[in-house]
Amino acid sequence: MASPPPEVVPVSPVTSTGLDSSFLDTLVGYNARRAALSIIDVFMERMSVYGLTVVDFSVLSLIAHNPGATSRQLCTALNILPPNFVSLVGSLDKRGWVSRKPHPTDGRAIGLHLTRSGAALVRKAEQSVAQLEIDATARLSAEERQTLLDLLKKVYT
Amino acid sequence: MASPPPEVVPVSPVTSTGLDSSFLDTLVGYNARRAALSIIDVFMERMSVYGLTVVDFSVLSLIAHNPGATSRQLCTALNILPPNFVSLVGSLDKRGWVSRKPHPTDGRAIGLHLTRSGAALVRKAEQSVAQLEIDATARLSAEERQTLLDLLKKVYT
DNA sequence: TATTGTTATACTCTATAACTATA
DNA sequence: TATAGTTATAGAGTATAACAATA
Repeated sequence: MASPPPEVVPVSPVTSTGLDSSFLDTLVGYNARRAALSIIDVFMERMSVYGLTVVDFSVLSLIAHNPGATSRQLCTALNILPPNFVSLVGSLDKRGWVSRKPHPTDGRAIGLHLTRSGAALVRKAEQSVAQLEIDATARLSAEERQTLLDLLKKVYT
Repeated sequence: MASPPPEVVPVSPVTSTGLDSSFLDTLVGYNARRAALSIIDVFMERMSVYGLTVVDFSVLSLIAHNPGATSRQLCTALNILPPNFVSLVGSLDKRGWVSRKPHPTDGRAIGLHLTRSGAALVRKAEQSVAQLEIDATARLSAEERQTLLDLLKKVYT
């Protein structure tokens, strides 16, 4: 009986398509984008039941932890341009999750708040996202995951 | 004389906008996306002299290291949908950087190659990108940068 | 019958200019 | 004069269906 073939270990970095991507592999930007997109794929798949995009969720979560925050504050925090924020909040409002109240001290600004159903949604959605994150980064140990978070923050902060 | 006010150290994580983003901060997906976008900002700024987007550069670099690769291979490697790849390669061709030659064995496929000026461009562009990456991740030590690369690959590979 | 490259097309995302009302 | 929110709009990026040529 013949012995099984030995494991083939590629000497040069080669993708599953047979292409050499050795230069791109050295780039933090390239790898961070690929990692983010792979997690976002899982996000969209699991969060489709709530009808929430990544940005929808980020906005709702920030309002939940910062009731009364203004559009301008959220735009700055999430790097969203104000004109693009209008229809975004409008959609969250129309779906009954966010309400806009006059700002207590600045007549130009509008304070954003969650409705009861919005708050309930965020509680469920944050649990789903926490679980999805663990699953989408399953190859990382808890310690590696924390190290990755710290290093990523160091890049863009 | 009054003593100076003590340094105020925030107990909860607070962004520069004054908003608490403590939940989002725990997410690899969120932080990887923010880190990638911050590096891509620097990329677009510096690479505008070449007229290259992130995807343009990725395609050119892959062709450089894999002469004769087909559209299908590049689409799979870079997660691009074939219909969107047509005008992308057409633009690189029109600018004189890529040429399309018949595939030696498969009559349906087309082999992609760099022209002389395309090869020269990739040499310069790869140097610029390597430098830009160092600058955009300047807060990381060489060892941290390598750790970050390894952990990111572990997420999406 | 399956695959490569392609066209057409629609939808989303992102960006800029300009307006209004308040500060 | 500057800022918050908004409108209109253009451009880039991403998605699906369907077709011709070749395997």
